[in-house]
Amino acid sequence: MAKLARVDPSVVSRIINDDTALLIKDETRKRVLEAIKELNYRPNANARSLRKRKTMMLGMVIPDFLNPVYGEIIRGAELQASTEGYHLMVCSINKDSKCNYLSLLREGRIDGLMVASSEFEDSSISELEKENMPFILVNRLTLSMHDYVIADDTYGAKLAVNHLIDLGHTQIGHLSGPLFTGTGTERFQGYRAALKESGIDFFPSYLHETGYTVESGYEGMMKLLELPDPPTAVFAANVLSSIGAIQAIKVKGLTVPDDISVVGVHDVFFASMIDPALTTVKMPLFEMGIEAVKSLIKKLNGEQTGVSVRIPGAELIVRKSTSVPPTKSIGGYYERTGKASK
Amino acid sequence: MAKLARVDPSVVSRIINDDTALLIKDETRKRVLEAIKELNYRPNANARSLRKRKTMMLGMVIPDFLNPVYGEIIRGAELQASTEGYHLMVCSINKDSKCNYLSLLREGRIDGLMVASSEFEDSSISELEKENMPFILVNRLTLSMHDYVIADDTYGAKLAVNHLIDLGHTQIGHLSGPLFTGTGTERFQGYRAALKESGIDFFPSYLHETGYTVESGYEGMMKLLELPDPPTAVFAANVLSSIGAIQAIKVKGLTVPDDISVVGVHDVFFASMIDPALTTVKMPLFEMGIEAVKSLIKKLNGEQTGVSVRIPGAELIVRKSTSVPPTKSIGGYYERTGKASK
DNA sequence: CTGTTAGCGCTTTCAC
DNA sequence: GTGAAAGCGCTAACAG
Repeated sequence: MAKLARVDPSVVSRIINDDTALLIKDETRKRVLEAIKELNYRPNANARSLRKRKTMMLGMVIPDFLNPVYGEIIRGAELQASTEGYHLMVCSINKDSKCNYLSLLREGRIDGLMVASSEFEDSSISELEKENMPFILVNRLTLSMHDYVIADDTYGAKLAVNHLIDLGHTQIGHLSGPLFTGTGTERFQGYRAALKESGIDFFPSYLHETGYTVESGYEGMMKLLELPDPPTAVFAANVLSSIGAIQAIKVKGLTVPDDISVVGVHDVFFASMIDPALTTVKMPLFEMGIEAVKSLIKKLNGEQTGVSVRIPGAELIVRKSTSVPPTKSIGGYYERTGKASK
Repeated sequence: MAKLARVDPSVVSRIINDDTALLIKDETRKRVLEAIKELNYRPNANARSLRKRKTMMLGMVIPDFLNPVYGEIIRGAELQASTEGYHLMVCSINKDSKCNYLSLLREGRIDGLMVASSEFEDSSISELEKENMPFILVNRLTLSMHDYVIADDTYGAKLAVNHLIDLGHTQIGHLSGPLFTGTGTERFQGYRAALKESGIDFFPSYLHETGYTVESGYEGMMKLLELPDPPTAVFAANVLSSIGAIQAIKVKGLTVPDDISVVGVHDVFFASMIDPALTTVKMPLFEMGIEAVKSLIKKLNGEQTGVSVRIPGAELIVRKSTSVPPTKSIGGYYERTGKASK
């Protein structure tokens, strides 16, 4: 122990926590500091957490470490956490590894939890709520309102759909996210709003509810392609589903964007590398991670009761997967009338 | 407390840790179990860790959460950790957020550390070693031998290069990883060995040392393309650098694979989605995560002293970025002689 | 300015 | 079979 500096442990404690209330003789402080350096002493975090009832650890639940959307959020969260002197513990929740986030909280391993998984069931959330656990939702909502940090998904969706409309599309499909999720419904609402503002009717069979995965995007797009008069453009609520959509279009022997244009949400780093380079809406994911940590810490400190943040700043990144609509219908049934018809 | 079950805390402890040495009356056990259920009681992890000098937490250091290679490793590690009753704490180490892995260990927040970052300096590792900290290297090596879990990178590289040779290439460039890393040197050695086995001379200017990033792959490829007689095929030591290489080739107005073939290492989920779909060597990353946790736990339990594992099973995944060499040299200087020349 | 004391919530040894 | 007591390493209140 640093008691080899010939002082009481409490003095060491005061120095380490630089307790400004009590003054410590320079000579003593120096002696202790030297002993600390020599022994590479670091106070035991468990003892400290036990005493202070605070671990300085934050938890975050995501669906999958391979999903680049969450990678970006984690980056922001990790940065902000370390800035504020906290550690971050991320775990994914899926069938295999059942990260027991609730135990993490109950056992006092973490001070607060960020729920950033859309796969996370509402029932689990109400359990957190029932036990009055300190948590915050990230990039998602629930029916029962909670503290949350989200982006402006409605605006982002409008950006995407207006881009398609500006190119001349009027037959615009939507591969929505799960419509029981906040991001899914908001993006869907943005889609409808954009159509309405341009006087384009909403056509229910052009809507397909999918998950945020490549597979479900593929399947959803297949359904749209089987329509007698398929859309000339598709707004996919996610990058992964947009990639699945492109695969489906290729499999059907059609070309993106010549036959069908595709826009996705989330400008992940490989969006520019796929074929064709994907037009996307860039959402402020990094900022979301930062804000999530800020808000959670505020909540922990009781500085704020309802910490609900909506981060502005979605941005359209135009690449090669969108272009003007083809002049003839895909099925060859009739000539397109184009934007002039509206 | 569960002492509302009218028993001593020590009894609760025995029941929770199902201490088989001491038998407990069925009636008491039932009463305690009911109280636990009712209160949703979970023992405080900090108190427990303090007492037992064990946290059941494992740490892992990676360079970046956006790098899908590590995502795969984390997945495996998380699964195995939860299987063995441990929690996993991953943090990335970069200029911004300086996850202090050493403090994590010294403060007793984690029982052991997995170092899976090639960016992690050797000096930091010797510091870990000097303080006799329980750690293990994952997917990397150092000069001073340590416990490690790696894949067969030499074999993986041979797989890639032999594929190119089989297609008829003799002018094969290599965008190596950093040659001070184990993966970098092993893949380079596999490249040389494959060339040698086919009687192809190693041509030093065809070797370019790059980092494991898109940018460095781009730059390295540009250098190769500026050669008077550039290679007809390139083996990139990483997915990201292979993507950078493809970008460079496109920028120069050339086509993959018609003008130049490209093989990369690591079959990440978007390898099939880029343009052209990437031929890769799939390394056993998920298994690496699993083995890393197994080995670290063995080391912690003192079951094994030198835990060094090499995981077999690299696999070639052929897609669209490789084909037979062009019949004419790119620069147009002379006719290719092909494999027959050797 | 520094030492003494008590206690955070648990586990373990010993006593009954 | 269960309770009592001590102590893990720290911090906070109080004494001196």
